[in-house]
Amino acid sequence: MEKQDDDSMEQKIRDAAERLFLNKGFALTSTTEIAKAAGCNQALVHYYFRTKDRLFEAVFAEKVKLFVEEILNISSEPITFKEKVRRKIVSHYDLLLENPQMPFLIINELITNPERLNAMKTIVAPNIGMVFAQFERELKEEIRKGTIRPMSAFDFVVTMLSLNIMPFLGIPIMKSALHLDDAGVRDLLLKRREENIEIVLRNLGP
Amino acid sequence: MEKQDDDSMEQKIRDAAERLFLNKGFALTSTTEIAKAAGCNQALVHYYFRTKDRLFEAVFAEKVKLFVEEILNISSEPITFKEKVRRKIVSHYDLLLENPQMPFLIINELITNPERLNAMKTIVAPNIGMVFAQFERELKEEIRKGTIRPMSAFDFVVTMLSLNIMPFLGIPIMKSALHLDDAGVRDLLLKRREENIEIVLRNLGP
DNA sequence: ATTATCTATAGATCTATAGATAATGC
DNA sequence: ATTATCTATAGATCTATAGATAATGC
Repeated sequence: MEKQDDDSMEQKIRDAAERLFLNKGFALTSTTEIAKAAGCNQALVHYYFRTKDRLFEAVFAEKVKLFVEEILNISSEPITFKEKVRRKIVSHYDLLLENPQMPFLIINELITNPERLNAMKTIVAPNIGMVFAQFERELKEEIRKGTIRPMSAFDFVVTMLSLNIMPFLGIPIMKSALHLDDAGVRDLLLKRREENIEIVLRNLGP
Repeated sequence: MEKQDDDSMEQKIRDAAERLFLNKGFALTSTTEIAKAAGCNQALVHYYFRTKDRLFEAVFAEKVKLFVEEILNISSEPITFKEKVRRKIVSHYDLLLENPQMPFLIINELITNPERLNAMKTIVAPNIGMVFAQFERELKEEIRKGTIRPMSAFDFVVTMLSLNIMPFLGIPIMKSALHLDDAGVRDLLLKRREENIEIVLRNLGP
């Protein structure tokens, strides 16, 4: 997670900021609190990152990049379209399992400060349009062959993302409603991954 | 939306609070801002609601109730199981169309202050367990009859909620990525409702 | 010399309350 | 008399910066 186990104070501030931003969002996290968690005084946070805004961006640009690139990275191996889909669901879901609070953070920021993430998006994934167009061609070809039912590439992506992301947003509800601990949540989430594959493939099927 | 077009200052404060909380969440909305939007001074907000917390609860208890009751209200008309499912998707989705920012607000609060909504839940829907158990029996009977594939009631509900809720969380992204105005967004959301019905029914089918 | 770290503080909020005054209902 | 509304302010943040001191690299 950290850059090569760097134990400099700058890195400690980054790590503390990442953890706190993920847990409470940008607005509810103060630089005072970050400093305390990192083990320094509050002025030092500003010494390294100037403003709370820049700190946020420094911490999250790479994390957002991770997600965008994962989604855009489409395998070119000689496997069937459905197998590609299955692998994509799994790899996206597994990235979420490693960063279960990212959906919350991104949604939170999208609403309270859309410009920030929009700016990130264009820097982080300038080729998003091309990748999508390529996927769209592939999907159309499958539809033409009759191996999958007619549907738009947009709808397909929305379906997959909805099913994969939503369970992570629901973690607090599941915990409370089903009286689960962290291990129980993980169990449930892992089972849900298989369910998502089943649903998406059934949805494709002609 | 308001209680019978009440134009009292108390109601104006409620309305302003609702709008602001929905747009920016609890943490980023100040009572000063609410007062300004309602057209009074900030002390009056506290005169009527004592604390910002109580104001939030006063405004949202009923709105959360609306959603919980919609979900729990299962038709007992003599129609097929699949028709019931279709209607449930539509009525839930339509409630979301009328309150498109609710998913954001609920998720935001669940993470930053889970106790609040948990407390609301038990007040607002004490019979949630019974309703779920009833639905579970109905689903099992259909599976036994072979009209739908084996799946847990929990997975079924997660699927439906994921597909219905996520598009509303994605509104800011869709707006920016597809350069849509409000009417365009509404169009897309309405089309998506039909897609959700298709997906959920395909997922049921044996 | 330069970089890292600290103390102290200005200036801007924000919530909640006290206490004064205006409006309303008997 | 009671209720609604206002002004003013205490007290608690919080961000950002200035300026002092300690640690480090030539």
